[in-house]
Amino acid sequence: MSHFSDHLPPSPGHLRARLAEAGLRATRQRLVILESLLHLPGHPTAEQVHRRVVGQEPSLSLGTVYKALDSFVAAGLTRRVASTEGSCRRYDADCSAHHHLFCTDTQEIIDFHDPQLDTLIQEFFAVRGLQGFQAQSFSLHITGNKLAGDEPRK
Amino acid sequence: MSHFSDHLPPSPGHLRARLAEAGLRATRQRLVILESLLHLPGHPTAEQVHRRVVGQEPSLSLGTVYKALDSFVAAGLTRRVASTEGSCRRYDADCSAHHHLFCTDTQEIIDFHDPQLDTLIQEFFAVRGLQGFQAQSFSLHITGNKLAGDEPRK
DNA sequence: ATCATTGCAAACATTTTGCATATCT
DNA sequence: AGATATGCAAAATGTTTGCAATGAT
Repeated sequence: MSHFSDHLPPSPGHLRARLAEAGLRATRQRLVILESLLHLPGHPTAEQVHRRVVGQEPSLSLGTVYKALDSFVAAGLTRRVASTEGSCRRYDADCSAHHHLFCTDTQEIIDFHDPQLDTLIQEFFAVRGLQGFQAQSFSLHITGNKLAGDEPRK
Repeated sequence: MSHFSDHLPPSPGHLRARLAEAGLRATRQRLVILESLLHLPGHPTAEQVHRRVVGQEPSLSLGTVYKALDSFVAAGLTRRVASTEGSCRRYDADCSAHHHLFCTDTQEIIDFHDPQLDTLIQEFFAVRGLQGFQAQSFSLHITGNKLAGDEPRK
């Protein structure tokens, strides 16, 4: 068993339900956008989502992708990923607690799940506390590089 | 004693030395830019650096700020800060190991130093290891909000 | 003297906006 | 029907580029 995240299996018509739960209207466009977000590897930009999505909905505009992603983030369906590039936004459909590996060679950002690490950090701050700050969530950014031959599974 | 970083005291002519150590030419512009970066609170954007810098060097162009900051980052004098905004880059003159507090209310990114936490994380990975990844540095991103009245010192 | 850096302006890239039209509930 | 989302095109924002002139070593 790996700590690295596997891609979610193809979601069927459950997409509608996920949108409804989040209080969002299930438009044709949002369904396709959400589906793409779940299937795209890594942490796609709006552009990348758009490129995938026009295959199914050729008239779907980039502007709509931006608006849809914004509404997903506002509704908590999707997260924005912190990156050091800063010249484009990246999105992550995985809203569960997880950490990130930044590869300095390939610029990849790899998701990394580790409940044991989560617990360690939470316990540390439960004891220590942060003066003047109420912590909600933690995400560890690990910078380094992938080792040849022994790849972390995507 | 606080774990939150204080601003560095005004650097004298040591700026030249810092540039020289980094292998960078000490131009008038770079001296002013580096000085501004050290004095500006938080994690300024190129724009913000430029606004401060034109006070002392009115002809200093925004393009030059970008180029200077890039060269600082390449030389290890400065870091880019990971942020979730993604529509502009933020820089940090503090290259020592530290963590970040993200305030969801004010959007501030507050530096947070804690050697004990550094050790905890390092020990955790020394034992656990990351398959296929060679970690170089760790930075914990803590999302939450500042508590009224009891501010973390800037 | 040599080579890197600057300033400027134009190009590029990314994100946002406004509004008429279409679509969801 | 009523409210919200879409598509399009224009504008706003942020970053990069090319090149002649300047300045550092």
